[in-house]
Amino acid sequence: MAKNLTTRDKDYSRWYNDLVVQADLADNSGVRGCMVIKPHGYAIWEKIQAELDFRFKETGHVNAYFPLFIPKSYFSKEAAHVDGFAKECAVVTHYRLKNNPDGPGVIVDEDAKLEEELIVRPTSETIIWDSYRNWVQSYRDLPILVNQWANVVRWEMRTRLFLRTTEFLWQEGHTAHATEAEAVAEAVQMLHVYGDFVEEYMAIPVIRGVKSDNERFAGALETYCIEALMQDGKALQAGTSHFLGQNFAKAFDVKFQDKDGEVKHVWATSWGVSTRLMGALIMTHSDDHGLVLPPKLAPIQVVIVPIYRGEEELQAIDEVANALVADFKKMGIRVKYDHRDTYKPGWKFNEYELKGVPIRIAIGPKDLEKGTVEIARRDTLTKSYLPMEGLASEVSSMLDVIQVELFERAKAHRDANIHFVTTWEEFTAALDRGGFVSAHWDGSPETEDQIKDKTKATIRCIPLDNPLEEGQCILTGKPSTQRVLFARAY
RNA sequence: CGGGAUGUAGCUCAGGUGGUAGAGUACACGUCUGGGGGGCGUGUGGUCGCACGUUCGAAUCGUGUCAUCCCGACCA
Repeated sequence: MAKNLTTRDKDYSRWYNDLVVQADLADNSGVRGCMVIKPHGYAIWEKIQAELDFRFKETGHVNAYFPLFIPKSYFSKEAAHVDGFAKECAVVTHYRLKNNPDGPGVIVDEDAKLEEELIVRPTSETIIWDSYRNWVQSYRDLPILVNQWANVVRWEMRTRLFLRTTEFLWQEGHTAHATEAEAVAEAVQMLHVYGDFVEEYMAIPVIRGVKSDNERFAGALETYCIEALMQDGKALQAGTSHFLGQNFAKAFDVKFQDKDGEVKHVWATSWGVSTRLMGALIMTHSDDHGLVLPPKLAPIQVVIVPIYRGEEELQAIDEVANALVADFKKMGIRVKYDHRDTYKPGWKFNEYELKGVPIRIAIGPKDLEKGTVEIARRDTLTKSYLPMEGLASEVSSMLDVIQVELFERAKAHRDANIHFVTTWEEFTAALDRGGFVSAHWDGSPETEDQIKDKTKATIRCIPLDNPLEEGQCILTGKPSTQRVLFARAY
């Protein structure tokens, strides 16, 4: 077991923090609530970015970039949007510092006050829609299918590495369409792009659904989401896709002349995932030994560690290992041969376990004699011996197996933790056990609020294709037509 | 913004009743090592958050201040 990693049993949230820091993913910085994403963490984020970016482009989107700063006046144009974000915005009020005349250091130059304050974007709808007004005149200019990779700032009271940080990295897609149907289809399409990516690539099973009124994005008519279940039984929203109706088009006066000659407001969507996905990744697969990475996401998929004493042994192993590395690379396997003499084998084993490398291969003198290697799976912590002959294809298929099994394991855990309840007692008991709780709800925001007050649980989503079923609201006993998923969430 | 706590070595922390700085770990060097974070030895490293006060003398006592953390409030 890793030296200083708190076990999950003992304190799950401390385990999470320890893991993020010790696996060298990220660190707290000198700025409250802001993190330094370290090379290993950033490499994983880059894998996420690369695959998502590919999938966005496959579905016809292009990238662009909009300013970090948003004039305060833009922000107030869409009322619901203001309500949603006003309380967590960083505001730029001055543009200059000067030497402190009364002592050391620098102070804000009060003469350099901005006429209009600038908001550091918490999300970019307003600045983007202000631009779109100038991009669109005719139905021929539509649709606009733009994505941006950016950082945003939300001044949260309580932060946690990756899960909720003051500044975070994300992508935000903002699209404009001629018709309502097309915009809704876009929002749904992107929900599935997210869902497919997270399941296929990150091996995290998700439930796709829509948000209730209370949980809907500020300014949206419908919020689609993917919800994942973490090991400790808490839910995590892993991605959202919003159908924004014409709210932003009206607020920013984005109109076009349609085929029929009429001037109409455009229909909008926005959708995003963030570095929070890193948190989902950690809390879905990892264990008391450290990070567990799905092979498709692992910057290093296979590490080879030599075991030797003396130069001659190392040289003999080098020869074999370098040949294996060449084989692996030919098959597209991301491999690292770690023959640093400055660290010992046992230290390296622990290090790569902590960092989540899916497969570790050890080669020592005994292996050279027998023509074998020791091969260890990070996910199951099992070891076996394989002949060097044909190793690359064995490793390649083992990586595939690991990818599949990680997903299956997570899905089994998720499915085993969806509880169907009919009474309030069952409901609260199920929430305390953790997991999703499927229960009837009368459909009113007030009831949802009351349930939240009493239990800290919220409606995570109403699953897509949710079967209709007669029932009674878990709290009020009023008639209900379907079950919805409740959970305590991150 | 309420309630509680903490600031001492890169990190985690110890330093009753005042007397000039310690441990573990990390790091550096040497050595024995090497199939799961190895042993032994030597060493580097600190304006004790900051300011003022009490005192011959303050990490220690007092006042103020700043910062951070926890609980709550808050959080799409």
